[in-house]
Amino acid sequence: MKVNGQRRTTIKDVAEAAEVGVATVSRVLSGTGSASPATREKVLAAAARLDYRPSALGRNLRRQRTGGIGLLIPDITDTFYGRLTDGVLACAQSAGEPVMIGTTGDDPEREAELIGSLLEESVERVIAVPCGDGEMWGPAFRAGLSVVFAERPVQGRENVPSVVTDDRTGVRTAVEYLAGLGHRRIAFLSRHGQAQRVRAFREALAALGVPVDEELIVRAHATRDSAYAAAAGLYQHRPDLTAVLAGGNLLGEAAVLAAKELDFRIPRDISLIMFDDVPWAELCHPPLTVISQPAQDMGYRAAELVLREGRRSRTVTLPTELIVRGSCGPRR
Amino acid sequence: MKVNGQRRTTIKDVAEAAEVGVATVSRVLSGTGSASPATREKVLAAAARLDYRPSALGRNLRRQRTGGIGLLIPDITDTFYGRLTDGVLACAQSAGEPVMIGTTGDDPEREAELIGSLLEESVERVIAVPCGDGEMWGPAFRAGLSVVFAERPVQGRENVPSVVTDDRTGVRTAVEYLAGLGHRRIAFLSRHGQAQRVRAFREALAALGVPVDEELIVRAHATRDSAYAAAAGLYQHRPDLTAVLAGGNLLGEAAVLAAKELDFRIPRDISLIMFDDVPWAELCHPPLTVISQPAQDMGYRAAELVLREGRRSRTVTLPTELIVRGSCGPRR
DNA sequence: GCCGGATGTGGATACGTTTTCATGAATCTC
DNA sequence: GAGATTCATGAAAACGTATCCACATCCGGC
Repeated sequence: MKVNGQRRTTIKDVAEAAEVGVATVSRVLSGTGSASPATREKVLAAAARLDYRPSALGRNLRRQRTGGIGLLIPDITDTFYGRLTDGVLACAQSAGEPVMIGTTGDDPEREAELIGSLLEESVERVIAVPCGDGEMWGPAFRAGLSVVFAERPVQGRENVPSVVTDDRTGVRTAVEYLAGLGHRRIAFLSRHGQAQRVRAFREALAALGVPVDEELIVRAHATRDSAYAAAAGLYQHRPDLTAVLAGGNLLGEAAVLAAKELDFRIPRDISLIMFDDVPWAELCHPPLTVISQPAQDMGYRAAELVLREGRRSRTVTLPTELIVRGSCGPRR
Repeated sequence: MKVNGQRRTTIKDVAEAAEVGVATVSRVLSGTGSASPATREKVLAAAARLDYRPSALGRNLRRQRTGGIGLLIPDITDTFYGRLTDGVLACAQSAGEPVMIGTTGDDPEREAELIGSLLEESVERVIAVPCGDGEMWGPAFRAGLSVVFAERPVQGRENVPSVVTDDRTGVRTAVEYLAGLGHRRIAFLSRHGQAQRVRAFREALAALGVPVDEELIVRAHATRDSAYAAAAGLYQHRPDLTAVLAGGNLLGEAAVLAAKELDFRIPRDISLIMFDDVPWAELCHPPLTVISQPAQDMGYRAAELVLREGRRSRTVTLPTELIVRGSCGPRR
C-alpha cells in the first residue's frame, strides 16, 4: 500500500506552469536549441517553483543510452582496487556521472555475466580490469560501447585504450635491487592476470645473467587463501630461496604471514619486495620495501579517458616507484 | 561516426519472428501471466534465435523505477567500507541487481547531492552509511524510496531499518579489558558519526567508577590525515595516558604510526585496542588487539533487507568480538 | 511591398517495455 | 446442451523525454 499519491512532476507540468510547450522546456533545460530570454526566464522560474528534476528514465529511453559508467573489478576488498575505484569515483562524481560497480572475482564467467548486465542497462561506458580473453569482450564492442581497460591490457584487443603501470620497469627495478644485494634465487609470487609482470621478471633475470628457475615462479588466484597457500607452499618446497617479489599487496601480505608462521625471518632469512604501497607496509615489522603503484591516479585517468568520448586515445602507462624500507637485506 | 547501423533487437522483432503479439512475448519472458506451452515454446525459441535481451530502459520507464540498489558510503579506500561493499555486492549480484555506488567523504552536502542523483535516476532502494542529519533524508522518503542505514543509525529516523554493530557491548568489552589491566587514563580516538560509541565509552567508564576525562575523547574526520593529526595531538597533549581505544582501522593505523614517530612503545608505554579487525593487524608489531566487526556480513544483511521490499523490518544488531593479540599490557 | 532567410515556438512522434482491457475459444457445471 | 467460468491472446495505452518538422513572426535587402 503506497501512501504517497503524489505523481512525479514532469516536464509537462513545467510547460503548463510556464505557459509554453514541452519542447521549449526541454530545450531551455538541456541548453540545446534557441529560446528567447523572456521564455527562458519563465521556464526556469516555473521549474524552480515546482522543484522539477528531469527524469533520467525518460531521457535514457529517448537517447537510447544510459549515462554514467560501469566499473568492473576483481575484488573491492583488495585495497589496490579500492584506491582505483576511488579514483574513478572522484572523476565521475565531479562530472555528475553515476557509477555502476561489479566484482568479477577474476572469473571470466562472472565477467561475461556482468558485461551482459551492463548491455541490458544500455550503459555505454565501461572501465574494466579484464580477466577474460579478448573474445569475451566481443559482444560489448559489437554493441558499440566504449571500453577502457585498467591495470592490465587484454591480448587480442591491443587497440582498446588502457591505463596500466609500467610493469617492465617496475619489475626490473625490483630485480636489480635484489640482485645488487647478492640474491640469485629470487621467487616471484604472482597472481593470474600478471602475465606481463612474469614476462618482465624473466627478462630482468636474463639481462642480469641469472638463470630462470621456473619453480620459483608461482601463480595464485586473487584471494587471501590462495595467496597464502602459494606463499607457504613456496617456502616449504624451496627453502633455499633468498628473496621474494610479491606481485600485489595480497600476495605480500601472504608472504609476510607465511614467513611468520614458518619462522622465516625478514629480512635475515628472506628479503621481500611487494608490489603496491599500502599504509600498513610502514607499520609492518620490518617495514616493507615496495614498488608503489598510482592506483587512485589510474582510476582517475581511466575515467577521464572513458568520458571524453570522441577522441580515440592510445594507452596510458603510469610510472612505478621503488620505496626502500627495511624488508630487504644482503644474501645470507 | 557510428559504424554499426544494426538496431537493437526489440520485443517487437521477437513477436514478429514468433508470430505472436508483443504482449505475449512480454508475458512469457517476464514469467507473469499465462501462456500455452506451444506459444511459450515458440517465443522462447525466437528469443534465443535472435539473441534477444530485454532493454532495461523500456522496462524502467514503464515501471517508473530503476532496478538495482544505490550504495552510499563515506570512503571506499577504508577497508571496512570495502568489506561492507563486498557484502552488498555479493547479495545484489546473486539477485541479479546492479549496484550504483557513491562516496560521500562524510560530507552532508555531497550526501545530499548523491541522494538527488539517485532520485533523478529513480533508484528505489538505497543502502547508506549516513552522515547528514535526519532532515537530509526528507526528500528521499517523500519520494517513497526504501532506505536501509548501515553502520550507524541517524537521529530522528529511528523507524528506518538499519544494520549496525553492537557498539555498546563492543566498547564495554574493550574498556573492561583495559581497566582489568589497570588502566585508568584511557583515550578514545573517534570519528565523526560515532556518537553512539562515544556515549557507550562514557557509560562504560562510569560503570567502572573511572572518572570521564573529556580531553581524552578526540574526534577526527574520516581521512588518514585527520586521523593522524588527532592521534599525534593526543599523544603530545596528554603524555600521561596509558591506553587508547581507536574507533576504526584508520584511527588505529594512525595511532600506531604516531606512536612510532613519537617513540612511544606499544604495549609498554601505551596499550592499544582498535575497532575493526583487518588483515594487517596480525602483521603489525606487535600484533594488534582488536574488536572485530562483521563488515561484509553487515553489507550482505543490509542488501537482503533492502531487497525484500514488502516487509517492514526492524534494525539488526550484529555482535562484535574481542580478539586479544599483543598490543595491550598492564599499566606501567 | 515583396521575398528569403533567420529565429522562436509548439505539436507530434518515437524510444521499448509492461499492463489493462476486450475478445474469442475452450472447458466446466447442472 | 445452455449458460457460466476460465484461459489464451493481441491491440492499445502509458511512462517522460528529446528531436524532427512545420508554422509563424520578424528583419533586412532589393
